[in-house]
Amino acid sequence: MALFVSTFFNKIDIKGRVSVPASFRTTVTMQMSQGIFIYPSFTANAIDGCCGDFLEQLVTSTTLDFFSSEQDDINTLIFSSAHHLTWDSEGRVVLPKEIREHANITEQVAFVGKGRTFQIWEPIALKIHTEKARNRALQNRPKITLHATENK
Amino acid sequence: MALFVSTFFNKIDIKGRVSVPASFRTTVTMQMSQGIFIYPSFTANAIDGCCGDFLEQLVTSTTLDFFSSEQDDINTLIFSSAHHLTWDSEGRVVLPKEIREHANITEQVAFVGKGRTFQIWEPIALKIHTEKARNRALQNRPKITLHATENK
DNA sequence: TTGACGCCCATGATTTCCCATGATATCTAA
DNA sequence: TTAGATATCATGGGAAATCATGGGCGTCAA
Repeated sequence: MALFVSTFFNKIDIKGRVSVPASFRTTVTMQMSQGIFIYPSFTANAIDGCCGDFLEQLVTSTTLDFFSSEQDDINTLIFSSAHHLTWDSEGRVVLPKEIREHANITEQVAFVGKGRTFQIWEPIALKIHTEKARNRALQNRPKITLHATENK
Repeated sequence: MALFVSTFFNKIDIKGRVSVPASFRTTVTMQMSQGIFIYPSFTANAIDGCCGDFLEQLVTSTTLDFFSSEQDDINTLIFSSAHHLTWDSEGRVVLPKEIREHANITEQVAFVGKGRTFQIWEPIALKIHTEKARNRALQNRPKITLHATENK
């Protein structure tokens, strides 16, 4: 298993620590990655998370493209606001303050598997987001059905 | 590959010393690099910083012809104005005067992770720069979305 | 002799490490 | 199959280490 799947709800303690779901830790370890990288999502009040190799794709694809401002803007925004988190012997990480504020996270978080990456949400915000996604999906039902067929 | 991530604000003391963020020192050490190299950014009033191996890649890079004017420009602009800094036992470096002046740095600096490299900014200038970069990125949102999809 | 620099020690705040606990899940043996 | 044993997990809290910062002292060169 090298994919992030399922959704887990964990509690943040007074020190700001939260357990990374055991299955996510397994996924990360299998990728030979040391800890996780997280950064604010561009498109939602949520946190995007991934392994080191995922971020390395960004830099290796633009190694000497040093002067191109467009890609540079994106990389700068991601890397400057990213955090590298490693867990303690109990599998917990500390979510930095800026990160928590971006996602309005206070005492509970949802870890949401998204395949190669995952997200961290404030539980109620996730619920609302999921409802909206469901409604959009229902409205676009014909397209989705077609799309799913294509992938089989 | 070790990456420079996050943004750290540190203070410059009376002697001109400033702590290199511990996580940056770890990144440098993992690259087996001795200290850091810094040089004025071409594109902004900021300082670019990197490890030794990154500079070596610039000179040995096959993407630029050794005799080309571009290569010569890089040599002139980067190497002539670069400084090699090593930290003391507490992890501090002294920023040379020319460097500080280029970035209008006085008493506080921001270390900004950019992946394989990092930058050093005067905090207010960084804030302004980040705002602009964010607006540019939002205008290019379709491209960003595409990019994210490609990597997933 | 004065200032720049390297080296050393001190300190408060933060972060990490380590041990403990209860709940749940998994294994094992009759 | 079931009951007891064992392992794993999420969570709590105190001790120890780390970090950023301040400052002293000797060396060296202008």
